[in-house]
Amino acid sequence: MPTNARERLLTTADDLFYAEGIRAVGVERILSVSGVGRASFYRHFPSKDDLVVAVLRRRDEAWRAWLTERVDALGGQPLNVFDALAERFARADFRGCAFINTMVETADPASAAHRAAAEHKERVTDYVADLLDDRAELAGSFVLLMDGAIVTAVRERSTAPAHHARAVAEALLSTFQDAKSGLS
Amino acid sequence: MPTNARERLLTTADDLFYAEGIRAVGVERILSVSGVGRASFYRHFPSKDDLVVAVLRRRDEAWRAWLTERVDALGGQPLNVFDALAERFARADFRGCAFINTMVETADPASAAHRAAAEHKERVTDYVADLLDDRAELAGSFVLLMDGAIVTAVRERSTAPAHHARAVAEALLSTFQDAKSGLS
DNA sequence: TCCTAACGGAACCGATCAGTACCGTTTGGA
DNA sequence: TCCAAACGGTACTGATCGGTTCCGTTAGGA
Repeated sequence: MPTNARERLLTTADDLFYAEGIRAVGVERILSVSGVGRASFYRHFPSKDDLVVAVLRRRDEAWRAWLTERVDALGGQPLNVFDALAERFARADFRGCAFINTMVETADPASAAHRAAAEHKERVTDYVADLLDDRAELAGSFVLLMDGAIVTAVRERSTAPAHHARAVAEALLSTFQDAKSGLS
Repeated sequence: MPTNARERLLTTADDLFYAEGIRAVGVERILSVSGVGRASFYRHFPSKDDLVVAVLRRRDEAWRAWLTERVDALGGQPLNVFDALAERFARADFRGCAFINTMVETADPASAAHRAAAEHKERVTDYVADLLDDRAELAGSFVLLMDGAIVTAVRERSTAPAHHARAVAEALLSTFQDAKSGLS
């Protein structure tokens, strides 16, 4: 646990929000778990909403750094994003994608939290597009498959959806390959 | 609006839950919108949780009936499920899949609401498997693509993810076709 | 006609929500 | 050594949460 209050609030809130949902976790809970005083909380964040956005931005950075590292370690190929997902699904505390969850929980698309979550997905899409030599359409399909695998993993509680999605992505790649080498 | 209180509660709660989320909608809100008295509410449902489950069961029936009807009307082919989804995405009040949303919002997988939502997905998968001549693995991939398209449509607010997912499903089908007619 | 079941309205319960104000203590740098 | 910034604890606000209770009204069938 970090020594300064702000960092403790962010890590505690991140854990609790991910595990139980944003609405389900009250400020009281965050304070007692983090050990931060009520006044200190509002000294660092004007409101709970501001904390939510700060947590999302932090998690966005951490998550993409993690994905980049894992894909690199697993072979650096586009398909490795699904292997990285499988690792994520295997964690005992896996509860889907915090950003999807935020968009679902925060119904209003204009809210800061919803927008922050949507921006994360755009950045992930950019990264996947990079892996795919800027084939943007293919990157969109990959992210759609990733999100589909995540949502499926939440209800099936297994790593299978990641492998499933990877197989579909392979079929998709081979189709593109065929179209390129085929009738030209 | 139906005349009996129970039906009014179900339709009102369904609308509000879908539009704003289950936690975000209090019992007070449901009562004032539906015009049902507080006592009448608790005469029909022991608790808000019971109402939630009743709404989900009702929506499950309605949704699958709608999907069956639309797929039939659109050609009766497996790929038509994505065309049906596109119709759904085009609705102004589209806010994703109520069952995915419920599982996200209701973190506890053991809760009645979470299980009711998971059961819906199983029933949809059964239906898609029917369309695919009981190729269960393929049906799983289709539902994964459907869920991926839904989640993507929530943040992109367009029908494109449905067409995108359909294209991926086509590639998947043609791969299976190739494998069948190819090396045997 | 009368009885009963379904109903709507309102007062009330304890718990919790986000947020404010004021307090005394700790800590690190000048 | 002293000062100021950062801090944790507590009491409090008004609003809302899900849920209980009672009471008067309405409607439909015997």
